[in-house]
Amino acid sequence: MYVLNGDEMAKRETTQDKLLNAAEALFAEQGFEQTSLRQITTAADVNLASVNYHFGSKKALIQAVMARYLEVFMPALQTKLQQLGQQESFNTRDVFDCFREPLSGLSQVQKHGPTLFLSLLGFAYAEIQGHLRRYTMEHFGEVMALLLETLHQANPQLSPVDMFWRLHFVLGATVFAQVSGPALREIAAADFGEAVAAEQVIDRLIPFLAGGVDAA
Amino acid sequence: MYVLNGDEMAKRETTQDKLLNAAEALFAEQGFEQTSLRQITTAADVNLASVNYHFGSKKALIQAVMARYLEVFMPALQTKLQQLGQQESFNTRDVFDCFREPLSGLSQVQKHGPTLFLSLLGFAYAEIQGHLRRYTMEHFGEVMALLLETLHQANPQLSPVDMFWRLHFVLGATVFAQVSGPALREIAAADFGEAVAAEQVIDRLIPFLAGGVDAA
DNA sequence: TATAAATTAAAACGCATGTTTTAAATGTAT
DNA sequence: ATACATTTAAAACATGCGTTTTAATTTATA
Repeated sequence: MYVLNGDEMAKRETTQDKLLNAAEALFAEQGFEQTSLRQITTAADVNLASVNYHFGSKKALIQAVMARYLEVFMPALQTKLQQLGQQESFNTRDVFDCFREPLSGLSQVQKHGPTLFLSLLGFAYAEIQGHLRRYTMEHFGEVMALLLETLHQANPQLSPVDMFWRLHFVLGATVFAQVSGPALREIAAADFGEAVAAEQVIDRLIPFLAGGVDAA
Repeated sequence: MYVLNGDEMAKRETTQDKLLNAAEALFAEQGFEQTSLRQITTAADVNLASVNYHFGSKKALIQAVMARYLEVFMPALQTKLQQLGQQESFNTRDVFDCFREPLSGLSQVQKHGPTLFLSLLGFAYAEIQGHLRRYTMEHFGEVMALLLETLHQANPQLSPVDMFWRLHFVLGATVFAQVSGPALREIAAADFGEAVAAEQVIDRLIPFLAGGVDAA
Protein backbone atom coordinates (compact mmCIF):
# COMPACT_ATOMS: atom_id res chain seq x y z
CA MET A 1 0.00 0.00 0.00
CA TYR A 2 1.32 3.40 -1.02
CA VAL A 3 1.37 6.10 1.62
CA LEU A 4 1.92 9.82 1.00
CA ASN A 5 4.86 11.40 2.76
CA GLY A 6 4.69 14.84 4.32
CA ASP A 7 5.53 16.82 1.21
CA GLU A 8 3.01 14.98 -0.87
CA MET A 9 0.40 15.51 1.79
CA ALA A 10 1.05 19.23 1.71
CA LYS A 11 0.97 19.38 -2.06
CA ARG A 12 -2.19 17.36 -2.32
CA GLU A 13 -4.86 19.80 -3.44
CA THR A 14 -8.51 18.90 -3.50
CA THR A 15 -10.33 19.55 -6.75
CA GLN A 16 -12.22 22.40 -5.13
CA ASP A 17 -9.01 24.12 -4.09
CA LYS A 18 -7.48 23.61 -7.51
CA LEU A 19 -10.55 25.26 -8.95
CA LEU A 20 -10.57 28.15 -6.49
CA ASN A 21 -6.89 28.87 -7.09
CA ALA A 22 -7.08 28.68 -10.85
CA ALA A 23 -10.29 30.68 -10.92
CA GLU A 24 -9.10 33.52 -8.71
CA ALA A 25 -5.95 33.99 -10.77
CA LEU A 26 -7.89 34.14 -14.02
CA PHE A 27 -10.67 36.28 -12.55
CA ALA A 28 -8.20 38.79 -11.18
CA GLU A 29 -6.51 39.03 -14.55
CA GLN A 30 -9.46 39.02 -16.94
CA GLY A 31 -12.58 39.67 -14.93
CA PHE A 32 -15.39 37.29 -14.15
CA GLU A 33 -17.41 37.40 -17.32
CA GLN A 34 -14.42 37.19 -19.60
CA THR A 35 -13.18 34.03 -17.92
CA SER A 36 -14.83 30.81 -19.11
CA LEU A 37 -15.24 27.61 -17.19
CA ARG A 38 -13.18 25.88 -19.85
CA GLN A 39 -10.26 28.22 -19.18
CA ILE A 40 -10.55 27.62 -15.47
CA THR A 41 -10.86 23.84 -15.60
CA THR A 42 -8.01 23.59 -18.08
CA ALA A 43 -5.76 25.70 -15.89
CA ALA A 44 -6.78 23.71 -12.82
CA ASP A 45 -6.27 20.46 -14.73
CA VAL A 46 -9.66 19.10 -13.78
CA ASN A 47 -12.75 18.11 -15.70
CA LEU A 48 -15.07 20.76 -17.07
CA ALA A 49 -18.10 19.41 -15.24
CA SER A 50 -16.45 19.60 -11.83
CA VAL A 51 -17.33 23.26 -11.38
CA ASN A 52 -21.00 22.47 -11.53
CA TYR A 53 -20.53 19.33 -9.48
CA HIS A 54 -18.66 20.97 -6.62
CA PHE A 55 -20.05 24.48 -6.66
CA GLY A 56 -23.32 24.18 -8.54
CA SER A 57 -22.74 27.01 -10.98
CA LYS A 58 -20.25 29.58 -12.18
CA LYS A 59 -22.02 32.21 -10.09
CA ALA A 60 -21.45 30.11 -6.97
CA LEU A 61 -17.79 29.62 -7.87
CA ILE A 62 -17.33 33.37 -8.18
CA GLN A 63 -18.90 33.93 -4.80
CA ALA A 64 -16.76 31.20 -3.26
CA VAL A 65 -13.64 32.92 -4.61
CA MET A 66 -14.74 36.23 -3.14
CA ALA A 67 -15.81 34.67 0.14
CA ARG A 68 -12.33 33.30 0.86
CA TYR A 69 -11.06 36.87 1.04
CA LEU A 70 -14.06 38.72 2.34
CA GLU A 71 -14.30 36.45 5.37
CA VAL A 72 -10.77 37.37 6.36
CA PHE A 73 -10.71 40.98 5.29
CA MET A 74 -14.01 42.32 6.51
CA PRO A 75 -13.76 41.38 10.20
CA ALA A 76 -10.19 42.67 10.29
CA LEU A 77 -11.23 46.00 8.80
CA GLN A 78 -14.18 46.23 11.14
CA THR A 79 -11.90 45.74 14.14
CA LYS A 80 -9.51 48.41 12.93
CA LEU A 81 -12.30 50.90 12.37
CA GLN A 82 -13.77 50.22 15.78
CA GLN A 83 -10.40 50.73 17.40
CA LEU A 84 -9.97 54.03 15.62
CA GLY A 85 -13.46 55.09 16.56
CA GLN A 86 -12.51 54.87 20.21
CA GLN A 87 -9.80 57.46 19.82
CA GLU A 88 -11.04 60.90 20.62
CA SER A 89 -9.59 62.49 17.50
CA PHE A 90 -8.51 61.26 14.08
CA ASN A 91 -8.45 62.46 10.50
CA THR A 92 -9.38 61.08 7.09
CA ARG A 93 -5.93 59.75 6.46
CA ASP A 94 -6.15 57.72 9.64
CA VAL A 95 -9.37 56.15 8.41
CA PHE A 96 -7.87 55.04 5.14
CA ASP A 97 -4.81 53.75 6.90
CA CYS A 98 -7.14 51.30 8.62
CA PHE A 99 -7.21 49.38 5.35
CA ARG A 100 -3.50 48.68 5.25
CA GLU A 101 -3.11 45.89 7.79
CA PRO A 102 -6.27 43.95 6.90
CA LEU A 103 -5.21 44.16 3.30
CA SER A 104 -1.66 42.96 3.74
CA GLY A 105 -2.99 40.31 6.10
CA LEU A 106 -4.53 38.65 3.05
CA SER A 107 -1.12 37.33 2.12
CA GLN A 108 -1.92 34.56 4.58
CA VAL A 109 -4.63 33.12 2.36
CA GLN A 110 -2.47 33.49 -0.74
CA LYS A 111 0.98 34.80 -1.52
CA HIS A 112 -0.34 37.64 -3.66
CA GLY A 113 -3.55 37.87 -1.73
CA PRO A 114 -3.65 41.63 -1.26
CA THR A 115 -3.25 42.38 -4.95
CA LEU A 116 -5.57 39.60 -6.04
CA PHE A 117 -8.29 40.67 -3.65
CA LEU A 118 -8.26 44.26 -4.81
CA SER A 119 -8.41 43.20 -8.43
CA LEU A 120 -11.29 40.87 -7.74
CA LEU A 121 -13.11 43.57 -5.83
CA GLY A 122 -12.47 45.92 -8.70
CA PHE A 123 -14.01 43.60 -11.24
CA ALA A 124 -16.86 42.82 -8.90
CA TYR A 125 -17.81 46.47 -8.91
CA ALA A 126 -16.88 47.26 -12.48
CA GLU A 127 -18.97 44.47 -13.92
CA ILE A 128 -22.57 45.41 -13.60
CA GLN A 129 -23.71 41.86 -12.93
CA GLY A 130 -26.50 42.11 -10.47
CA HIS A 131 -25.70 39.14 -8.30
CA LEU A 132 -22.08 40.13 -7.75
CA ARG A 133 -22.93 43.68 -6.92
CA ARG A 134 -25.55 42.51 -4.51
CA TYR A 135 -23.28 39.88 -3.00
CA THR A 136 -20.36 42.20 -2.36
CA MET A 137 -22.69 44.93 -1.21
CA GLU A 138 -24.21 42.56 1.30
CA HIS A 139 -20.80 41.72 2.70
CA PHE A 140 -19.45 45.20 2.33
CA GLY A 141 -22.64 46.83 3.48
CA GLU A 142 -22.25 46.40 7.22
CA VAL A 143 -18.69 47.60 7.19
CA MET A 144 -19.62 50.35 4.77
CA ALA A 145 -22.00 51.86 7.26
CA LEU A 146 -19.28 51.83 9.89
CA LEU A 147 -16.84 53.31 7.40
CA LEU A 148 -19.26 56.05 6.50
CA GLU A 149 -19.80 56.87 10.14
CA THR A 150 -16.10 56.88 10.93
CA LEU A 151 -15.36 59.13 7.99
CA HIS A 152 -18.08 61.45 9.12
CA GLN A 153 -16.49 61.66 12.56
CA ALA A 154 -13.21 62.55 10.91
CA ASN A 155 -14.93 65.20 8.82
CA PRO A 156 -17.83 66.62 10.82
CA GLN A 157 -17.99 69.64 8.54
CA LEU A 158 -19.25 67.45 5.66
CA SER A 159 -22.91 66.54 5.51
CA PRO A 160 -23.76 62.81 5.46
CA VAL A 161 -24.93 63.01 1.86
CA ASP A 162 -21.73 64.74 0.84
CA MET A 163 -19.74 62.00 2.54
CA PHE A 164 -21.84 59.35 0.86
CA TRP A 165 -20.89 60.61 -2.54
CA ARG A 166 -17.25 61.13 -1.73
CA LEU A 167 -16.97 57.63 -0.34
CA HIS A 168 -18.26 56.27 -3.61
CA PHE A 169 -15.83 58.40 -5.57
CA VAL A 170 -13.16 56.86 -3.38
CA LEU A 171 -14.42 53.42 -4.24
CA GLY A 172 -14.38 54.25 -7.92
CA ALA A 173 -10.84 55.52 -7.94
CA THR A 174 -9.67 52.50 -5.98
CA VAL A 175 -11.44 49.97 -8.11
CA PHE A 176 -10.29 51.56 -11.30
CA ALA A 177 -6.74 51.81 -10.12
CA GLN A 178 -6.69 48.11 -9.46
CA VAL A 179 -8.48 46.94 -12.57
CA SER A 180 -6.38 49.00 -14.92
CA GLY A 181 -3.40 48.78 -12.61
CA PRO A 182 -1.29 46.39 -14.68
CA ALA A 183 -1.81 48.38 -17.87
CA LEU A 184 -1.08 51.67 -16.11
CA ARG A 185 2.01 50.35 -14.41
CA GLU A 186 3.28 49.33 -17.83
CA ILE A 187 2.66 52.76 -19.30
CA ALA A 188 4.17 54.44 -16.28
CA ALA A 189 7.24 52.25 -16.49
CA ALA A 190 7.62 52.99 -20.21
CA ASP A 191 7.02 56.74 -19.95
CA PHE A 192 8.85 57.45 -16.74
CA GLY A 193 11.37 54.62 -16.76
CA GLU A 194 10.39 53.80 -13.24
CA ALA A 195 8.83 50.47 -12.41
CA VAL A 196 6.05 50.62 -9.85
CA ALA A 197 5.14 47.59 -7.80
CA ALA A 198 1.48 46.76 -7.43
CA GLU A 199 1.70 47.35 -3.70
CA GLN A 200 3.00 50.86 -4.21
CA VAL A 201 -0.01 51.95 -6.18
CA ILE A 202 -1.98 52.01 -2.97
CA ASP A 203 0.65 54.27 -1.43
CA ARG A 204 0.01 56.72 -4.23
CA LEU A 205 -3.72 56.25 -3.95
CA ILE A 206 -4.29 56.91 -0.28
CA PRO A 207 -3.06 60.51 -0.22
CA PHE A 208 -5.20 61.21 -3.28
CA LEU A 209 -8.28 59.75 -1.64
CA ALA A 210 -7.72 61.58 1.62
CA GLY A 211 -7.24 64.83 -0.26
CA GLY A 212 -10.47 64.28 -2.17
CA VAL A 213 -12.50 63.51 0.90
CA ASP A 214 -11.05 66.44 2.81
CA ALA A 215 -11.66 68.89 -0.02
CA ALA A 216 -13.49 72.07 0.86
CA MET B 1 -48.00 61.01 -55.27
CA TYR B 2 -47.60 61.42 -51.55
CA VAL B 3 -45.29 64.14 -50.36
CA LEU B 4 -43.98 64.50 -46.82
CA ASN B 5 -44.72 67.74 -45.07
CA GLY B 6 -42.20 69.52 -42.89
CA ASP B 7 -42.90 67.63 -39.68
CA GLU B 8 -42.72 64.30 -41.36
CA MET B 9 -39.48 65.27 -43.04
CA ALA B 10 -37.98 66.14 -39.68
CA LYS B 11 -39.18 62.96 -38.04
CA ARG B 12 -37.89 60.74 -40.85
CA GLU B 13 -34.97 58.82 -39.40
CA THR B 14 -32.59 56.85 -41.53
CA THR B 15 -31.90 53.28 -40.47
CA GLN B 16 -28.40 54.27 -39.40
CA ASP B 17 -29.71 57.00 -37.11
CA LYS B 18 -32.31 54.68 -35.66
CA LEU B 19 -29.53 52.24 -34.91
CA LEU B 20 -27.22 54.85 -33.41
CA ASN B 21 -29.94 56.21 -31.16
CA ALA B 22 -31.16 52.84 -29.98
CA ALA B 23 -27.61 51.59 -29.51
CA GLU B 24 -26.36 54.54 -27.48
CA ALA B 25 -29.31 54.35 -25.12
CA LEU B 26 -28.79 50.65 -24.50
CA PHE B 27 -25.01 50.95 -24.33
CA ALA B 28 -25.22 53.74 -21.77
CA GLU B 29 -27.55 51.68 -19.66
CA GLN B 30 -26.05 48.20 -19.90
CA GLY B 31 -22.57 48.54 -21.31
CA PHE B 32 -21.30 47.46 -24.69
CA GLU B 33 -20.73 43.78 -24.17
CA GLN B 34 -23.97 43.19 -22.35
CA THR B 35 -25.97 44.72 -25.17
CA SER B 36 -26.73 42.37 -28.05
CA LEU B 37 -27.39 43.30 -31.64
CA ARG B 38 -30.77 41.67 -31.32
CA GLN B 39 -31.69 44.04 -28.47
CA ILE B 40 -30.51 47.00 -30.48
CA THR B 41 -32.24 46.11 -33.73
CA THR B 42 -35.45 45.27 -31.92
CA ALA B 43 -35.42 48.60 -30.09
CA ALA B 44 -34.61 50.41 -33.31
CA ASP B 45 -37.31 48.46 -35.13
CA VAL B 46 -35.01 47.44 -37.95
CA ASN B 47 -33.72 44.14 -39.24
CA LEU B 48 -30.98 42.30 -37.40
CA ALA B 49 -28.66 42.22 -40.39
CA SER B 50 -28.72 45.99 -40.87
CA VAL B 51 -26.01 46.59 -38.30
CA ASN B 52 -23.56 44.58 -40.33
CA TYR B 53 -24.86 46.04 -43.56
CA HIS B 54 -24.54 49.68 -42.54
CA PHE B 55 -21.65 49.55 -40.09
CA GLY B 56 -19.84 46.35 -40.89
CA SER B 57 -19.68 44.98 -37.37
CA LYS B 58 -20.74 45.56 -33.80
CA LYS B 59 -17.31 46.98 -33.06
CA ALA B 60 -17.77 49.58 -35.77
CA LEU B 61 -21.22 50.46 -34.43
CA ILE B 62 -19.77 51.04 -31.00
CA GLN B 63 -17.10 53.29 -32.40
CA ALA B 64 -19.67 55.19 -34.46
CA VAL B 65 -21.69 55.80 -31.29
CA MET B 66 -18.63 57.09 -29.49
CA ALA B 67 -17.48 59.15 -32.46
CA ARG B 68 -20.69 61.20 -32.54
CA TYR B 69 -19.79 62.57 -29.11
CA LEU B 70 -16.01 62.54 -29.21
CA GLU B 71 -15.96 64.67 -32.36
CA VAL B 72 -17.91 67.38 -30.59
CA PHE B 73 -16.46 67.07 -27.13
CA MET B 74 -12.75 66.72 -27.74
CA PRO B 75 -12.17 69.83 -29.84
CA ALA B 76 -14.26 71.87 -27.40
CA LEU B 77 -12.24 70.63 -24.45
CA GLN B 78 -9.00 71.22 -26.28
CA THR B 79 -9.98 74.82 -26.96
CA LYS B 80 -10.89 75.39 -23.32
CA LEU B 81 -7.62 73.94 -22.09
CA GLN B 82 -5.62 76.02 -24.52
CA GLN B 83 -7.43 79.16 -23.41
CA LEU B 84 -6.67 78.36 -19.80
CA GLY B 85 -3.06 77.63 -20.64
CA GLN B 86 -2.63 81.18 -21.82
CA GLN B 87 -3.53 82.59 -18.44
CA GLU B 88 -0.51 83.21 -16.32
CA SER B 89 -1.91 81.54 -13.27
CA PHE B 90 -4.59 78.93 -12.58
CA ASN B 91 -5.29 76.09 -10.19
CA THR B 92 -6.48 72.50 -10.40
CA ARG B 93 -10.08 73.44 -9.97
CA ASP B 94 -9.83 75.74 -12.98
CA VAL B 95 -8.56 72.84 -15.06
CA PHE B 96 -11.47 70.59 -14.17
CA ASP B 97 -13.91 73.40 -14.75
CA CYS B 98 -12.74 73.32 -18.35
CA PHE B 99 -14.83 70.19 -18.75
CA ARG B 100 -18.13 71.82 -17.88
CA GLU B 101 -18.99 73.72 -21.04
CA PRO B 102 -17.82 71.08 -23.53
CA LEU B 103 -19.83 68.55 -21.60
CA SER B 104 -23.07 70.47 -21.39
CA GLY B 105 -22.56 71.39 -25.05
CA LEU B 106 -23.28 67.75 -25.87
CA SER B 107 -26.96 68.40 -25.30
CA GLN B 108 -26.91 69.64 -28.87
CA VAL B 109 -26.29 66.19 -30.29
CA GLN B 110 -28.88 64.62 -27.97
CA LYS B 111 -31.18 65.85 -25.26
CA HIS B 112 -29.41 63.84 -22.56
CA GLY B 113 -26.10 63.99 -24.36
CA PRO B 114 -23.92 64.96 -21.39
CA THR B 115 -25.13 62.11 -19.21
CA LEU B 116 -25.11 59.59 -22.04
CA PHE B 117 -21.61 60.49 -23.09
CA LEU B 118 -20.17 60.11 -19.62
CA SER B 119 -21.85 56.76 -19.17
CA LEU B 120 -20.54 55.57 -22.51
CA LEU B 121 -17.07 56.78 -21.65
CA GLY B 122 -17.37 55.01 -18.34
CA PHE B 123 -18.19 51.70 -19.92
CA ALA B 124 -15.54 52.20 -22.56
CA TYR B 125 -12.94 52.33 -19.81
CA ALA B 126 -14.51 49.86 -17.45
CA GLU B 127 -14.79 47.14 -20.04
CA ILE B 128 -11.39 45.80 -20.72
CA GLN B 129 -12.06 45.28 -24.40
CA GLY B 130 -8.87 46.09 -26.22
CA HIS B 131 -10.26 47.84 -29.23
CA LEU B 132 -12.43 50.22 -27.25
CA ARG B 133 -9.66 51.11 -24.90
CA ARG B 134 -7.36 51.72 -27.80
CA TYR B 135 -9.96 53.65 -29.73
CA THR B 136 -10.85 56.01 -26.92
CA MET B 137 -7.22 56.33 -25.96
CA GLU B 138 -6.39 57.32 -29.52
CA HIS B 139 -9.02 60.04 -29.44
CA PHE B 140 -8.43 60.94 -25.85
CA GLY B 141 -4.69 60.64 -26.10
CA GLU B 142 -3.93 63.98 -27.74
CA VAL B 143 -6.12 65.86 -25.33
CA MET B 144 -4.85 63.74 -22.47
CA ALA B 145 -1.32 64.94 -23.07
CA LEU B 146 -2.53 68.52 -23.04
CA LEU B 147 -4.56 67.84 -19.91
CA LEU B 148 -1.56 66.31 -18.18
CA GLU B 149 0.57 69.28 -19.10
CA THR B 150 -2.05 71.77 -17.99
CA LEU B 151 -2.50 69.99 -14.68
CA HIS B 152 1.22 69.99 -14.18
CA GLN B 153 1.32 73.75 -14.73
CA ALA B 154 -1.36 74.11 -12.10
CA ASN B 155 0.61 71.89 -9.71
CA PRO B 156 4.30 72.36 -10.40
CA GLN B 157 5.17 70.85 -7.04
CA LEU B 158 3.99 67.41 -8.22
CA SER B 159 6.35 65.29 -10.29
CA PRO B 160 5.10 64.17 -13.73
CA VAL B 161 4.82 60.56 -12.59
CA ASP B 162 2.81 61.61 -9.55
CA MET B 163 0.50 63.60 -11.78
CA PHE B 164 0.18 60.65 -14.14
CA TRP B 165 -1.16 58.48 -11.39
CA ARG B 166 -3.45 61.07 -9.95
CA LEU B 167 -4.93 61.80 -13.32
CA HIS B 168 -5.81 58.15 -13.68
CA PHE B 169 -7.32 58.08 -10.24
CA VAL B 170 -9.40 61.01 -11.39
CA LEU B 171 -10.48 59.07 -14.42
CA GLY B 172 -11.42 56.11 -12.26
CA ALA B 173 -13.55 58.10 -9.88
CA THR B 174 -15.29 59.83 -12.77
CA VAL B 175 -15.96 56.70 -14.72
CA PHE B 176 -17.21 54.84 -11.71
CA ALA B 177 -19.43 57.68 -10.64
CA GLN B 178 -21.10 57.62 -14.03
CA VAL B 179 -21.42 53.90 -14.48
CA SER B 180 -22.89 53.34 -11.06
CA GLY B 181 -24.49 56.76 -11.07
CA PRO B 182 -28.11 55.66 -11.50
CA ALA B 183 -27.87 53.05 -8.75
CA LEU B 184 -26.11 55.47 -6.40
CA ARG B 185 -28.60 58.26 -7.04
CA GLU B 186 -31.33 55.84 -6.10
CA ILE B 187 -29.64 54.87 -2.85
CA ALA B 188 -28.86 58.47 -2.03
CA ALA B 189 -32.45 59.47 -2.70
CA ALA B 190 -33.73 56.66 -0.48
CA ASP B 191 -31.27 57.21 2.36
CA PHE B 192 -31.18 60.98 2.37
CA GLY B 193 -34.58 61.74 0.93
CA GLU B 194 -32.98 64.07 -1.52
CA ALA B 195 -33.12 63.41 -5.22
CA VAL B 196 -29.95 64.19 -7.10
CA ALA B 197 -30.03 64.95 -10.79
CA ALA B 198 -27.44 63.24 -12.94
CA GLU B 199 -25.95 66.61 -13.86
CA GLN B 200 -25.39 67.47 -10.21
CA VAL B 201 -23.20 64.47 -9.61
CA ILE B 202 -20.45 66.21 -11.51
CA ASP B 203 -20.83 69.23 -9.24
CA ARG B 204 -20.07 66.95 -6.34
CA LEU B 205 -17.31 65.22 -8.22
CA ILE B 206 -15.19 68.14 -9.29
CA PRO B 207 -14.30 69.42 -5.80
CA PHE B 208 -13.38 65.88 -4.82
CA LEU B 209 -11.11 65.46 -7.82
CA ALA B 210 -9.45 68.81 -7.33
CA GLY B 211 -8.86 67.99 -3.67
CA GLY B 212 -7.30 64.66 -4.58
CA VAL B 213 -4.99 66.10 -7.17
CA ASP B 214 -3.95 68.94 -4.90
CA ALA B 215 -3.24 66.63 -1.96
CA ALA B 216 0.11 67.00 -0.29
C1' DT C 1 -41.11 52.54 -68.01
C1' DA C 2 -37.26 49.40 -67.88
C1' DT C 3 -32.99 48.46 -65.66
C1' DA C 4 -29.70 48.67 -62.17
C1' DA C 5 -28.40 49.68 -57.60
C1' DA C 6 -29.30 50.03 -52.80
C1' DT C 7 -31.69 48.52 -48.99
C1' DT C 8 -34.52 45.44 -46.13
C1' DA C 9 -36.15 40.73 -44.71
C1' DA C 10 -35.71 36.10 -43.29
C1' DA C 11 -33.16 32.33 -42.47
C1' DA C 12 -29.19 29.84 -41.55
C1' DC C 13 -24.29 29.44 -40.17
C1' DG C 14 -20.46 28.75 -37.09
C1' DC C 15 -18.99 29.24 -32.65
C1' DA C 16 -18.56 29.66 -27.65
C1' DT C 17 -20.80 29.52 -23.50
C1' DG C 18 -22.86 27.30 -19.03
C1' DT C 19 -25.08 23.30 -17.88
C1' DT C 20 -26.73 18.44 -17.85
C1' DT C 21 -26.46 13.69 -18.65
C1' DT C 22 -24.53 9.20 -18.76
C1' DA C 23 -20.83 6.16 -17.87
C1' DA C 24 -16.49 4.94 -15.81
C1' DA C 25 -13.48 5.04 -11.96
C1' DT C 26 -12.36 5.62 -7.28
C1' DG C 27 -12.96 5.43 -2.53
C1' DT C 28 -15.45 3.70 1.70
C1' DA C 29 -17.64 1.40 4.47
C1' DT C 30 -20.01 -3.26 5.92
C1' DA D 1 -14.92 -9.05 -1.02
C1' DT D 2 -19.08 -6.91 -1.92
C1' DA D 3 -22.21 -3.16 -2.07
C1' DC D 4 -22.69 1.53 -1.85
C1' DA D 5 -21.67 6.37 -2.27
C1' DT D 6 -18.56 9.79 -4.08
C1' DT D 7 -16.00 11.69 -7.51
C1' DT D 8 -14.13 12.10 -12.26
C1' DA D 9 -14.58 11.66 -17.41
C1' DA D 10 -16.51 12.36 -21.80
C1' DA D 11 -19.99 13.67 -24.50
C1' DA D 12 -24.01 15.97 -25.66
C1' DC D 13 -27.36 19.64 -24.88
C1' DA D 14 -29.59 24.05 -25.12
C1' DT D 15 -28.96 28.76 -25.77
C1' DG D 16 -27.38 33.10 -27.32
C1' DC D 17 -24.15 35.49 -29.85
C1' DG D 18 -22.09 38.06 -34.18
C1' DT D 19 -22.06 37.31 -38.77
C1' DT D 20 -23.19 35.72 -43.55
C1' DT D 21 -26.06 34.36 -47.16
C1' DT D 22 -29.90 34.47 -50.16
C1' DA D 23 -34.05 36.41 -51.67
C1' DA D 24 -37.47 40.02 -51.78
C1' DT D 25 -38.33 44.77 -51.98
C1' DT D 26 -37.73 49.48 -52.42
C1' DT D 27 -35.34 53.37 -54.47
C1' DA D 28 -32.87 55.70 -57.87
C1' DT D 29 -31.33 56.22 -62.76
C1' DA D 30 -31.51 56.40 -67.76
